[in-house]
Amino acid sequence: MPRPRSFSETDIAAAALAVIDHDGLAALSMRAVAVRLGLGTMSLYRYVSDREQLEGLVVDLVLSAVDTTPPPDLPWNEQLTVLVERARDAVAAHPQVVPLTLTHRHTSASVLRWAEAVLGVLTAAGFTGDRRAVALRCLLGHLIGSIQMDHLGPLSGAGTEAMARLSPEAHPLLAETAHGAREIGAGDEFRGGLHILLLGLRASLDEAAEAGPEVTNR
Amino acid sequence: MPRPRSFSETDIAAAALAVIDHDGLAALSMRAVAVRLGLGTMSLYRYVSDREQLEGLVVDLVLSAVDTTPPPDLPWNEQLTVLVERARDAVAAHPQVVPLTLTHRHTSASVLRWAEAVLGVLTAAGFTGDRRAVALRCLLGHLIGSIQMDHLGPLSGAGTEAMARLSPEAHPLLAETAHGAREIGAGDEFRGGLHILLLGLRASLDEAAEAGPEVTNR
DNA sequence: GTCCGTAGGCGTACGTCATACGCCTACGGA
DNA sequence: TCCGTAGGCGTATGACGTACGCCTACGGAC
Repeated sequence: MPRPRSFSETDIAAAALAVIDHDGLAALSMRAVAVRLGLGTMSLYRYVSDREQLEGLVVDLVLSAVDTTPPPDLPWNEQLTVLVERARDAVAAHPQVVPLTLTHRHTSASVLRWAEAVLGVLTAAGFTGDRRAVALRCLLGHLIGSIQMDHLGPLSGAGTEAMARLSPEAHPLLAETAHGAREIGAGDEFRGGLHILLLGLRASLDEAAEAGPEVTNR
Repeated sequence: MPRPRSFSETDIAAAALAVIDHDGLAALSMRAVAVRLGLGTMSLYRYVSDREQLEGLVVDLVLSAVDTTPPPDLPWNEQLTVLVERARDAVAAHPQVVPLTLTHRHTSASVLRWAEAVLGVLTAAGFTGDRRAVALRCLLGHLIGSIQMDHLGPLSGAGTEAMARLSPEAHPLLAETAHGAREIGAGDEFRGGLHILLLGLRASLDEAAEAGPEVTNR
């Protein structure tokens, strides 16, 4: 084994993440990452076969930070709240990475770990079969949707501006809502939505019990 | 007024959409769109100041197709279901445009129209203030999340493959869920999730009523 | 201590992209 | 008939991802 590798995959990912955090997602390029590692552009290809794979490493680094052990001694809905919020926080720590997270989500082992943990809580709560799959999908959907809305919607400014400009009479309710929404933080909206979702999940569980145990697996 | 314009904004958007639908999102370039219009590359800039703006036109064209008049003579939750599903269907008709939809969502007048309609139904149902804002956000979040999951998750193949490969013993619940989920369609999952969400919204309304009318505006 | 094959490092080059700039020219009102 | 406006486009620039092929540093075998 001649010439040991100078960098680990984590080193590469950290360098790319540093580029993104420092100069924005648009500045992420093979050249920029190579420079940050003190490497020639093409040397980076000794570690990564592709820009695609580089992006995957970044996403995995960001998502590896989420703790997927469910908090004990809590009812299932609060356990789910904690798990979902942890995932949200991990992504929120690197706003610029959001678009990459959405694209590379399915290739990351960290996401699978998280999903497994959520499924564990759901199972313990009594969810099975398709109902459990839908519940997971629902939670993940809310998570992804919220991340999207927080970091590509109002944050980019264009959204709020466009809304404020077009709204006056054509969209009275929207204008009122947008105005009121300025008071309420993105985090509160996220938690409020999650609360509603969990109310729905509980109701869904009741529906299943009511229909009789023999069709619980629907 | 010398030299009338040869193309409308809709013509431009339609050309770009044609490129995307025919050759994929990656094939979308100023050159390709110009060629499809029988124009030189730089002439396109007479109509659009930017690639950004071009993408915005495409999104607005796709989203302009959704009918935002709530179906009458239905309970509010079914009205919401219809509105959300219409939006989903419009986007699903052009799978390749999904990433653009997510990025340019907030600049599209069609989205504002849709949001206004949803807010109308929510208001009639008794939602007000922050609770209404959260409800809207929740529905939009579910919509966006589902669109993401449908068209970047399993569809891309890599997701399901990676899951099937890594799952065996490390992620037993996930493996079971993924296996079972193959039977259930994306549409069913979307509707199932929406159903859960609406159960949650109803419960949230009950919560508000229970807390007393004087705090309804929370 | 010497040698050698492996694998790291990189310089160059290519094709594609968005787009700034400035030139021609078709047109419609005067 | 003429002219100014605005459409159309050729050229050029700089950034990007990455294919290719060359040097060279290293660590085990002898």
